[in-house]
Amino acid sequence: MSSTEVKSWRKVQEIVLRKISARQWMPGEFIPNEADLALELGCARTTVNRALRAVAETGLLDRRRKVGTKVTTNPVRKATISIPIIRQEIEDKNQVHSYTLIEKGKYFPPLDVKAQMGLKGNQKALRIEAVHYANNRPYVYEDRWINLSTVPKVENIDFEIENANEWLIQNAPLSRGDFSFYSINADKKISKILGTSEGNALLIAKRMTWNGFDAITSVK
Amino acid sequence: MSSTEVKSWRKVQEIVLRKISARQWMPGEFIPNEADLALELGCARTTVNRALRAVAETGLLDRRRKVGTKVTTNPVRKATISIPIIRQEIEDKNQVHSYTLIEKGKYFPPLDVKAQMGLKGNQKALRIEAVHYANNRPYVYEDRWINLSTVPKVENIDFEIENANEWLIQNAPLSRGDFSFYSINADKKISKILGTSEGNALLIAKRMTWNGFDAITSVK
DNA sequence: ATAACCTATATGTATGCACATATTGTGTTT
DNA sequence: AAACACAATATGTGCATACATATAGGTTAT
Repeated sequence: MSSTEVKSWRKVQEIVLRKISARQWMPGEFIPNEADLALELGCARTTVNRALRAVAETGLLDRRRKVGTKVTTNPVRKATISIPIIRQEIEDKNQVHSYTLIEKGKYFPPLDVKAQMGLKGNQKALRIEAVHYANNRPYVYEDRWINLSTVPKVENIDFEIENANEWLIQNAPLSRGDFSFYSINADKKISKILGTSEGNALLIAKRMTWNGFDAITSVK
Repeated sequence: MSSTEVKSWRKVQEIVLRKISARQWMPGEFIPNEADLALELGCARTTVNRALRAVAETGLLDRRRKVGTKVTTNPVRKATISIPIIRQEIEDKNQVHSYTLIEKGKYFPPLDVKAQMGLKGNQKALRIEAVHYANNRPYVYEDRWINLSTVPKVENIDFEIENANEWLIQNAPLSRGDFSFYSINADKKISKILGTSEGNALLIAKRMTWNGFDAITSVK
């Protein structure tokens, strides 16, 4: 039918997205298989595969071998958020970053943290408390737990000088076992978006997973 | 060198990740090009390409044509979060969901929302205010703005019956122009994680982008 | 009936090849 | 010296083909 020309997989992806949003393919419904689609669009199955995989990654399609590909009924909206290095975040605003270590030691973490890390009852974790300053004003309070078994080298680092946030990102980007809480002051923009008055404390819980995060930002 | 056997791109990805985390490839450093890597690992360039693309997606590698592939200096940690349908979320807890519309009408949205949607000064947007109940207890207060130009059909929907959150997810999964605020009561688990007392109001700002979201969750 | 086995099918992956595209660097022209 | 043209290079993409793998559904043996 559609005698098309340019067949980059992005084009195919676009077509697929259009069909979904136009409800030509209804939620819950199976879409034609790769081979048929390839035939219909006049391209290789590989190309269709690439496109469908990409769409499936966004959560709009559900693919299973032998079964087929169907439009997700309850598209779970996925978002990728990025968590910057704090120093960088501050310096990006042309402010001076400084850092003070408050506390560093091995303790039994609270239950939720322990569960997150998969620690047993008798295992301690490294706790780091510190404050980041922007232009000498407190900007972020950092309350961090680090799993010693996955990042053993961390014990010997002098966190008076180096900052844990940064060190971990640079030295253990793939490890699991870093769990931290941040409390910062809401800046003008955020407090406006959140509808609260400026200067209120902001609390961020950061939960590390394999090579990613979940993040919850909260205002008290 | 490495005379390996199974060469699924996942295997290659694993090798790459190991080299990065072992700092065999330092941050900022260029890694060998695809062709060389393929030779070294004894697989096709296509396979290496697949693996490198996957790693680059996580933000650990930076790739540019003709230039090459290098290890990111400041790995921006990315996280994908998913925003469930509220009704589903409630029913997953075996509670009864109900929904009440408080207000629906066309208004000029506040500046930040307007900016988000790319609306001009004289354009109105559809505003919906509603409350979701779990077992007849208020669970979520929803304050939503919908861009009429991108989701025109939305004007005719009877939101007394249908719930906006759900309708949008099912009917306009790809459109941009949905911006909403939620305020809910923190449940036991969340309030514990956040270190606040249970029952405090939770405010969630949800910002829609092209086919995804950013989400900020906040406790007042 | 129940369990064990088999087969057909749709997606997943690997490979070699060719060409597209972006970008750096070099060389040539003015 | 500045502007412009071109070649070299690393990644991006498309395709045909072959085989791998998961799994629904049917078949056979107990």
